[in-house]
Amino acid sequence: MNYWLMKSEPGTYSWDDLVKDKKTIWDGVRNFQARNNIKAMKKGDMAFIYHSNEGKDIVGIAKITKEHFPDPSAEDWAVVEIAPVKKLKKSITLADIKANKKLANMVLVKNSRLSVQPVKESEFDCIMKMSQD
DNA sequence: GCCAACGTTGGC
DNA sequence: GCCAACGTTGGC
Repeated sequence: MNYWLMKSEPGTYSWDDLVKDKKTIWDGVRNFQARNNIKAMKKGDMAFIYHSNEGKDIVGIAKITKEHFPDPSAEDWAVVEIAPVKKLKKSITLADIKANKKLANMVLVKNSRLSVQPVKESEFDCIMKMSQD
């Protein structure tokens, strides 16, 4: 089981949109590193949904329901299908993450521009714990 | 709205 | 193959 973090601007596609849609094709990735991560995703993996620009917080967890296949609108790129699992009781902001020493090495902190990034199990667990407050 | 950081492009 | 120029992302 692997963990990921996927970014979206809520004005473009938010957590609420995902809940409303029940599932979605995660498209629009146009970065090689992000594409590699998309391709590494396995069915059943978990992914945080992070709102960039507005909110700057992790709002919920989705799971990968279909492994990568070519983007219908751009063959050279890859997409996965995801479905919402649950909303975090308390969303975790970028400031919360930066304030936690255990999360100092998260890709979100180190390489904030990568739109699809891996999350370590320890980081995932830590954020889950933080969201319980 | 600004700008730093990063990725990509293209000239040499 | 290097690197300057450019475009984009995203935090502030």
